[in-house]
Amino acid sequence: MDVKEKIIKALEDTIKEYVGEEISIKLEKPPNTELGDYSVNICFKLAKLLKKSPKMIAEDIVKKLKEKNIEGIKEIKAINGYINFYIDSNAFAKYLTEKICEEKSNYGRGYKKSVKIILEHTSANPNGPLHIGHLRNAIIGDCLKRILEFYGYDVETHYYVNDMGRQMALVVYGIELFGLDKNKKKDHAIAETYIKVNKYLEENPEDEEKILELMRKYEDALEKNEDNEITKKFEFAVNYALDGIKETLNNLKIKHDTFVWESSYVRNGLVKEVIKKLMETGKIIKEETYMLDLSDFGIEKKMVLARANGTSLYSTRDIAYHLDKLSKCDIGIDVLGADHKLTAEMVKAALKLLGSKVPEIIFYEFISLPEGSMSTRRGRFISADELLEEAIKRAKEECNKRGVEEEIAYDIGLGAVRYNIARISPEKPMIFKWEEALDFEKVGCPFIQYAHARCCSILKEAENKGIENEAIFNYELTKEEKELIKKLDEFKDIIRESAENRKVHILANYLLELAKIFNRFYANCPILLEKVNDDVKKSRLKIVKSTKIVLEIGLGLLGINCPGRM
RNA sequence: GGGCCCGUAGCCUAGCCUGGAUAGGGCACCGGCCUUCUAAGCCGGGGGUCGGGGGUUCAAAUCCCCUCGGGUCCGCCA
Repeated sequence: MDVKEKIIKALEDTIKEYVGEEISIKLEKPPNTELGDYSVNICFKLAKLLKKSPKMIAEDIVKKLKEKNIEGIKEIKAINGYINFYIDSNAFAKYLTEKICEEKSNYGRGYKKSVKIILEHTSANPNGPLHIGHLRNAIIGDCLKRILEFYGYDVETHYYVNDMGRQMALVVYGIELFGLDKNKKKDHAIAETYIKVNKYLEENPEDEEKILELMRKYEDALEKNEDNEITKKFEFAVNYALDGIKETLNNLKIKHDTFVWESSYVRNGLVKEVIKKLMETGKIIKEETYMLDLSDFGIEKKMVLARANGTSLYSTRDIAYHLDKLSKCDIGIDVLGADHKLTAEMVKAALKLLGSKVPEIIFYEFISLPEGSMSTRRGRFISADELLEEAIKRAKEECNKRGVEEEIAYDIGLGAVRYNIARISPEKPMIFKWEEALDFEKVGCPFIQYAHARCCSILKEAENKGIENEAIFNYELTKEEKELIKKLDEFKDIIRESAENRKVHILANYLLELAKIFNRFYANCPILLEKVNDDVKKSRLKIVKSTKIVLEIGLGLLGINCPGRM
């Protein structure tokens, strides 16, 4: 049982004696160290019940608590109606740093949950390269995968490949008309052709018919589970784009376990089966086409299940995909742009009608450009490749300026890109600005990596001097040391909060705070200087070692490497 | 028109779910700190109607209602 649990237990017991009622307690942290390590505001709530001032109640409770002698607690004070607890920092520092250094990369890891999660993310259409909007999806998804795994879930990631949409037919038609620029990175070549064919179609609307025919032929073949000239053309185009996308993902250190093609659900007949089963629910209305009435779920709009010409629609295929996916896992999570909110609700409702589980969905708002929203079709976007390349270039310049080897530029550049997206809470709309995306001189990831590099250099220097780290802590800790210790202790709570709420930015922000506190410690608590007492040296080295471990795990969970030197 | 999301200093952002002690950071700006483990750093300073108005509460950035501004979605696109 850790200190916090002991405090809560003692408080709950005391309050039960005091008011004769069971009241559950939540510990909070006071705004500054003078006010202690933990506090509780329960007296404000008891004031009305007991018809006494919070201040008096706090004093009474503190008196009773002191008699209990809570282990690990050095002092308890009643201040302005709050009850403040002061822990025995020395004992705690010893306990915590030893634990971290022993558990190493497993510090903070959750117990094995035996729960299978399928996490779908990125899933960008194969009609061009990933742009910075897709990047938000991909980074949130990938960080989440890492965090959930660390927390103890069994996670499989999916990339759902939309190979059957109109946009793919356009690409196939475009390739026939214009071919592909073989000198370009594959996904960029596809985009170029896609943009061209869109423009061509605007000028030649009569060709629209050919697009519809392509789609129909593709679906026909799939329904018969045939391979023919048409399916080969689609597969070629999709794979061509996907090759490029995978290369980008690889550069971003993002790996999907499975790529699921939506056409596979037409091939295996599940789409047909879904429609059939939905028919049986009696919620289908036949107008020009089949529509699903979802008013029972509070959705006024009816869901269209197929085109009038009989071809299937994205959302219907999506139901089939989810049905299959959710049958293979305990929890399904999708990362989707906020523009999918309504359709996602519809898919969920349809799944409920079919008696299936529903996915959890993480929505993120768009990243737009200062001049407006992005559009692959109009060629108005900034590609992930471009951004990463620019970031690495910038990182190289910084390295040169500082006389550090250029090899780490990739870690710094990618870190900046990933971190700048991971740190923002997903429901916040973002406007992309180059100067912000590439601003890694001070704030953001390099700041954290720098703190880590400082840890490394101290530890290396200590090794050279033959000084061991050891949790002695037989001296009065400075406030920087106390704060750093407390922050390191928070890590496991942060992991839990991040994982359970599926919120990557919580971890990202924590790491920045940790780095900030470490830098303060670094500036105020000398370690290897002659004048520093040996026990202090060893103890502080233990703190440095612990910090390094936590920073490394944390950044690792965001898919970011920590250079040993910067 | 209706649904959902966002609005916190010149700019970016945390906190909002689960209401409490002077609203945390950062950029930019001003002033200090390298004969001490890496100055991609540290310390100090100015800068805030938490979009606006009501309400609930001992207590509201946080909960409720209204309102303004921006984004996004609203049957055969994905």
